[in-house]
Amino acid sequence: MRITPEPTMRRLPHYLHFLKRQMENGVEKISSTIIAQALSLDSTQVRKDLEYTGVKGKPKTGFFVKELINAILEFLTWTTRRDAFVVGAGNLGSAMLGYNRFRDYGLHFVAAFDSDESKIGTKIYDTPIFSIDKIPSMAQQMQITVGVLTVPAQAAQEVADLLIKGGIKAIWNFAPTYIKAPKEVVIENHQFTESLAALTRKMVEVDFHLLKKE
Amino acid sequence: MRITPEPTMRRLPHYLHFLKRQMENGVEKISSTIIAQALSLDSTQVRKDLEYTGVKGKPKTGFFVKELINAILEFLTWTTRRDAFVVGAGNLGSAMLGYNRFRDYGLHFVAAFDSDESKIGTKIYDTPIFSIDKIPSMAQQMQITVGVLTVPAQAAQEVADLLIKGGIKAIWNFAPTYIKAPKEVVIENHQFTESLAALTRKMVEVDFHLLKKE
DNA sequence: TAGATTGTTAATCGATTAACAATC
DNA sequence: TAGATTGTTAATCGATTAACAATC
Repeated sequence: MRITPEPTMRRLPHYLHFLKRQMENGVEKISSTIIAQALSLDSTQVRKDLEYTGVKGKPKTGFFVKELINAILEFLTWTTRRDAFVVGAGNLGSAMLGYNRFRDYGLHFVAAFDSDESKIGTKIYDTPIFSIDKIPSMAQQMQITVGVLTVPAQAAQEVADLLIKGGIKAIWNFAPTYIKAPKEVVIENHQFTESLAALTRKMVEVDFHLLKKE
Repeated sequence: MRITPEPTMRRLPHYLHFLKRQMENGVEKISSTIIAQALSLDSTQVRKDLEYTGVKGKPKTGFFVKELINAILEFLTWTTRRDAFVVGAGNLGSAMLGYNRFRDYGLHFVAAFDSDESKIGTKIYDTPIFSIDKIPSMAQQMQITVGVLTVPAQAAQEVADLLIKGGIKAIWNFAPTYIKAPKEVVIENHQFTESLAALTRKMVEVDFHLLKKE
């Protein structure tokens, strides 16, 4: 397996999104030039990125939108179903549970967990809420591979440990803190501050009239 | 103004987070080596990154944690107060409003907006909810600079236009779609799929025992 | 066929890492 | 002083962009 560059990996979902839109509008064929233009990228870069997915284009014609979408989905392994637990049924957890488009990317939320007694036994968007201490046994039983962490920072490590105990393969961490885990457990820290830093930086740059590429 | 590399900008909030933790634990001085170790980075890279903030270290001693924190906050312009509107008072919007740590980064939510009649006039975590059509006038009046978009994809462009009409400087877009805006308006698209792609990629890599650096 | 677009190699650019003198 | 760490220059690495032959 060839390692895919991180930047390529981050661009692929953007191509996917654009291509889905195009397909909705009845577009059947598309060239790297058009894609590049739409996403403000270089067309060579688009071709290089798409090459990783193994898809083949035709000179003069370009690529078939449908083929491209399937190739990207396949390459991202988003055609594989992954069952997930959402831990923390607060606002952010509810938002995750409510956004059912994650299924389009293979991610299925099968249960949620919270420490709040009053929430246990209820459902959020059809997903049942259980007590935190049920995590290890249920994760094992249900062969859960992904844990989505939407708990406050101070609870994150404790909950992560329960997920790991349950044999989880990856943790998508939305808590604003870092988590310790054995190296075979994938941790993806989703930090809002990273994005905020990018935002404020751009604001300052615009103020200085240094409007670069973006 | 020297342009800060994007990767540096993304790492700065991570340094900040780590340093705050260190300060809480009473650590007063720290070296680039220690920081690098904690975040799995190269110490030269840490020094280069910190150099952008203008902070100075002392050979043998390292940096003062407090000085470093202030330098990063200042550099990210997070010491400047920015008033913001949250548009979309659903789960994600409520999560944003409830996470009051954004104030630590200068971001103050002064009002929220929703199209749901039943929410208008109520408050979420002390922030009052208004009708969407109040956006342009209120934004102008209150000198709002940032709009946080937590609406469904199909409403995003419409709402963005209202914010722009109100003279907003930047939009932090959490809707899973792209937004058209004049080039002087900063758009930061916060796409969850980008992060999910990184997660699934790492999962596949671990399965192939290609555990790289991370 | 002529022209547009792919796939790929080569050149450039920028970021990371290594090396090391200066310094506390 | 000896040793650790900074600040900075140079070397390396990897990603982006340019160039262009192949091809439909």
